[in-house]
Amino acid sequence: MAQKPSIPKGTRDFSPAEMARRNYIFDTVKEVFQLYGFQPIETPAMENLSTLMGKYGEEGDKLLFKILNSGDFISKVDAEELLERNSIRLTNQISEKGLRYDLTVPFARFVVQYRNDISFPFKRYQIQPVWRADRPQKGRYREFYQCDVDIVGSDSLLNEFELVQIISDVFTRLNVNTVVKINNRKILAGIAETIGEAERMVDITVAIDKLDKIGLENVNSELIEKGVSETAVEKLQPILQLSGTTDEKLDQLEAVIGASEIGKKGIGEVRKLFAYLNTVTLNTDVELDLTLARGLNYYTGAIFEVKAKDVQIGSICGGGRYDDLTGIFGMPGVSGVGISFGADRIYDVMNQLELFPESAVATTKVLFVNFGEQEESFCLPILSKLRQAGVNAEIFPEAAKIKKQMTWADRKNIAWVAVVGEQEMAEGKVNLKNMKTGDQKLVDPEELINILSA
RNA sequence: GUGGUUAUAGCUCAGUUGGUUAGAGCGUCGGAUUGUGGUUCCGAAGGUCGCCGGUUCGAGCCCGGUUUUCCACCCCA
Repeated sequence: MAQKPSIPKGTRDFSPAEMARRNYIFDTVKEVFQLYGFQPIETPAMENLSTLMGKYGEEGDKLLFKILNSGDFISKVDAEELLERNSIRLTNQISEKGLRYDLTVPFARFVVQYRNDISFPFKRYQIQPVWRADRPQKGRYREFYQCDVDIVGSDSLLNEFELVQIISDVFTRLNVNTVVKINNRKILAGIAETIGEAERMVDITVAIDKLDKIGLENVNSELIEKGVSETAVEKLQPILQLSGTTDEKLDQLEAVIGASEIGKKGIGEVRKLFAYLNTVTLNTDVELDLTLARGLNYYTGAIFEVKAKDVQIGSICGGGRYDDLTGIFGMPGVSGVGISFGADRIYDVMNQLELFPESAVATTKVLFVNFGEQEESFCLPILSKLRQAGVNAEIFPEAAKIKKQMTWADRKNIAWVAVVGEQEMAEGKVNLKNMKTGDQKLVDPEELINILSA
């Protein structure tokens, strides 16, 4: 056999059956987004590297897929740099475009670029693939779809509230049990400030983030390893061991970090968000999780993460508020908040739990068996009328054996088969077979359309 | 980037201590049934054992390299 063709690591093909299921997720997500007044945009798969670099931290830059310049790019590199063999510096000379890493940064670029045409607050959704040069593993792909909703140009916590409602609505519709974890970067900043390690906020949050994974002791030793002082780690202990209801946690927290201006502000924001949330009934669990940190370093306020309860997989949705993402592109003072649904992981979760409804697999409703040219000319006008009536219908494109055509219809999960041969044509009727029950009856074309368009 | 793991028919996988012609189930195709699928029965096709090299009288099996798969870490959707 010839060498098998293949696709790049971490990428996937989608069969018709998979696409039907994926579209079920996309359609559901879209419907909910529109229910809350969001409008779609799209941006190109590739962006200028200057747009992407430096927005996701040092690690993020490494995970960007870069696109080689066209033409004889290597001749333009000066000889010294070539000899230096420094990949990062060489990259700057031979690549100026990259594949998008997420949808938030391109969106920020979009907002700044079209600021004069946009009326704020701007509410957009965007469903497109993104690419990361990560090493693939369970629930991690190099090409995957994100479904983003963001609001820019509004500081109101009402936006955070609506996003949580969107999360709840989407997963309720998809029948996935989830828990929404909420935290606030300002609280984390307040904690860092209180323990006297304001500059180490990122290290501290990353370590805290691992609390339920590696345990308290390991978190402490990691903090010290990262250079956080022992007294600071000491001061951190009561915060790491908070317990009780959300209000109780917030009260305890305020007692510890209340002196920090920013910490206090964060607590206030979280209180208000939970007050909003208490005004509605959600089908999803929502909890304050002070160990939630999230790596993306552009977040400044509320941060969200959604986990599936019944499947062990990374988060299936995440996001937060970023106060100055547009500032990087020259438009300061615009606050945004948004979340991203990971369609591929949601797919994996639903697939594993068998949550896809039967109806998610869209298919042809009726197939006309093809017996030859005369039969074709009898069937084609009926076929055309069926389609006009909005019925998914097709005719087998050649006069193959009936057995083959029936098998084909069965595989394709087609509900009805219309058999028209000499006998039927003589009567001007169609033999309509229900593939599920096996029942079969002779009907005239009008009746056929009535039955199938019902 | 670090560590582990996998590779044999279209798919899922057996294959003993290194020994003749590498097997099974499912799927595919044909027939039983020339106008009826999904069930049943019969039959057939389908393999450079990931690739390169080494050890050996002899390698799917042992050794080295390489690629690949999956998983964990890091980070994330």
